[in-house]
Amino acid sequence: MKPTESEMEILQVLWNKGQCSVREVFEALNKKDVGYTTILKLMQIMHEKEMVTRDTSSKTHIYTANINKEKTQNQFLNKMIDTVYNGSTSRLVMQALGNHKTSKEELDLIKDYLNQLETR
Amino acid sequence: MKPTESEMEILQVLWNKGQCSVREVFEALNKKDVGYTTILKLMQIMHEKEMVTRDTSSKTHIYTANINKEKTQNQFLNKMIDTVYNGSTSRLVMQALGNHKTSKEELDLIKDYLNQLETR
DNA sequence: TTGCATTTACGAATTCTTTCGTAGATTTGA
DNA sequence: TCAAATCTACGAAAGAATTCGTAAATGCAA
Repeated sequence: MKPTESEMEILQVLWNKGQCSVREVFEALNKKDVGYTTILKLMQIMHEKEMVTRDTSSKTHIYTANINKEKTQNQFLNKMIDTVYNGSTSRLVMQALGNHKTSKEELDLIKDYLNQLETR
Repeated sequence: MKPTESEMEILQVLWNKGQCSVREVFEALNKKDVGYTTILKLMQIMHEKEMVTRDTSSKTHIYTANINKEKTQNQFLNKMIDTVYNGSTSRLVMQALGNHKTSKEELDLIKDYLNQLETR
């Protein structure tokens, strides 16, 4: 159900690019120390788990993510808030904002979002 | 170096309570399906890794976290932003705010924090 | 004191994840 | 056509992480 770390990296690529062959994912990840067949195997396992679908009509299979991006991200986020931040969303948010150089534009975006939330 | 998920749960308890025997941690976690000796073993491993220190002067050993809470949380946060949110802090923040019932007080706290960041 | 409960130590089993070698199929282009 | 390149399938090894059984030590209470 919950993707592993490696699976997440692959999903990342699939979510971004939409459809990919194994080779495309392999190249996008660009991991030295990891061979092609490793990525292939992972993607086959993901297929068994129905995390991805694939088109096998041509020799080169084309994979597509089959789980929802936002839902999956949320799953990780919740787990993290729980096990790392003891359930405190605001602590996570503040640490995230504090420890990363976030641009003024991004900060404004977040502010707008906050206002929107409050008036709702 | 980087704690595993189980180790994180234990650290959580230690950070909150300060000092704990294995039994205290075991009870705080309150996991059905996981026996006492499992937690004990995990904490012994954490000791080997020097994630925790322990006082063995009495029969019941007393454990204390030996790694920095904020630093460790950040490590997880960064990893997450990277592998789950494709490097976008603001997307993580907005999703965190959107999908959890966060109180008005918390939201205000975050707003203040944002203002503070901008005028800095 | 003696035995019961609690605790630690430790090895080993189990499960999950990642890794890759190899074999066989398919495509391509010389 | 056939050889090289590319791809999939698959098993199995290696590595992490988790789990617990059992034995031995310790402390406590009757």
